[in-house]
Amino acid sequence: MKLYNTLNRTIEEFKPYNPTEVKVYVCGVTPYSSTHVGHALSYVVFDVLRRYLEYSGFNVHHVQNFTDVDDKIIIKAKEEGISENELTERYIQDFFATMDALNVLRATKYPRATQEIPDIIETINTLIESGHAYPAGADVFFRVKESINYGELSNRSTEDMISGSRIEIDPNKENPIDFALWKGSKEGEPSWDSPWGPGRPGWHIECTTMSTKYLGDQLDIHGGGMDLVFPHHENEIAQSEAYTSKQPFSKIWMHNGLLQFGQDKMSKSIGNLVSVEEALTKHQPDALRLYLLSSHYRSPLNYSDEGCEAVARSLQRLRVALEPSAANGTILDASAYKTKFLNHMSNDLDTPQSIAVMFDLAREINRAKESSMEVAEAQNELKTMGNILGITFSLPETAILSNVAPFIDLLLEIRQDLRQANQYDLADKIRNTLQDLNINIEDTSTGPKWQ
RNA sequence: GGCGACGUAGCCAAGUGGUCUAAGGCGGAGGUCUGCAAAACCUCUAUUCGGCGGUUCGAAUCCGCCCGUCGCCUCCA
Repeated sequence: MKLYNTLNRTIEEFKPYNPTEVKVYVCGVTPYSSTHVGHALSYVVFDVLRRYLEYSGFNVHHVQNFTDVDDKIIIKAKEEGISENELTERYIQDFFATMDALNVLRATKYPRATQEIPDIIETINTLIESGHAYPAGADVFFRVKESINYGELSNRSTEDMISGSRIEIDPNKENPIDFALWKGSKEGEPSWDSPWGPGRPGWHIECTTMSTKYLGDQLDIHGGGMDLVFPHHENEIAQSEAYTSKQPFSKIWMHNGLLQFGQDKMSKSIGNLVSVEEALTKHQPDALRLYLLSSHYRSPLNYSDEGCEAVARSLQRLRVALEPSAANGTILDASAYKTKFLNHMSNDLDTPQSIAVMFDLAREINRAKESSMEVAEAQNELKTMGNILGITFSLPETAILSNVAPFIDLLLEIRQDLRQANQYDLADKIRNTLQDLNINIEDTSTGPKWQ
């Protein structure tokens, strides 16, 4: 399998350290607001990576963190008059509910920063002892100039960063580009005891501690959104390699393009968010998922309801192709489609091309059905492809209560009688009226069907 | 100011040196089927890939310049 590696900006052959297992660490959310469609894009992409690796026979260890201590969390909790813990717990549950709805498989482990404090302190201690970090006042900073490769991931020089006027100068820092490993607490902030006084971990250090603790010193794949490349992942590399004395921290760095909404990226700071919950009131999970995968994961995708609706219509074509057929003639061979599908998946997760293959196969199945070929096997291949992408093909939820079904069946029976009697005006009236109620009638060779 | 990405049909979106007179989807047009529909199937819907130059036997694909859009450099998937 080939994957694009942000570290060297090339597509390279992926070979995990262990030929049978893959260690993946994906940066998770800061749980202080509802999970939005941009998050969904990222986690759906890494879910597809995981599903494809598992399909390819790898045992995948997938760790994803929750950054459950941070300035925004503290502010939001104060605003709502609840504890930080209560706030993060609420949005962690929201995250899980959302991911379940989108058929995202659960990671192997979801560590939370606040539950790893002793280990984080231990990591910081090690870094101080080796001269990579220094306490200053109530804080501890990472000494960036000790890291030779600093800037490699984000392709920028330390000089550029220093000259950038946007870096705030902290008098406690030896160097403006040094970053905090431990932040001394101010009044009213959550804090933990440490050798440097009460405080909390900086943003980046938790990932070093958790990834080395749960996956080992070196990862196969580290993932996240493109907005994390700098400073978060750059700092993570510096810390982790200093901590373990091993390079590289991660073989491959994968970054998904950011979801756009209108002219801007969808983001908490801009406030142009569409929560997944809101999106799912208008679109089925399968449609949203397929939509998120319809452009390449490294490209930005502009979210729109119209786009989702178009995908939902196309999804119906796939479902129709999967409807069972009684024909049992020559067996349709779908192996060529499967090979193509897998080749595209192997090429840096080219899901748009893979999806195109699914539509080609669906057409082939429908064609085969018309000539009474046996398609069950081909249909299974199509389902397998869907499964790799996490598409369930399940029917959209209908508002129809099961106890009205007999009445609809009765209406259709009457309509059949009317059709037999050539009373088409009345038959069409039934069909049109049901259509207005969002019940679609199809007259097939085996009788009428409704949905 | 520094770093990076992108600009392909009405819309979404692949393809990154020859098989591209450019995949797939949505939308649209015509047809087959049907009492009529629906669904499905068939045909058509970019001789062209932001613009201008260059490299090459050959470029949407490489290089340069220009125009436009966006991201990162501050919390962010």
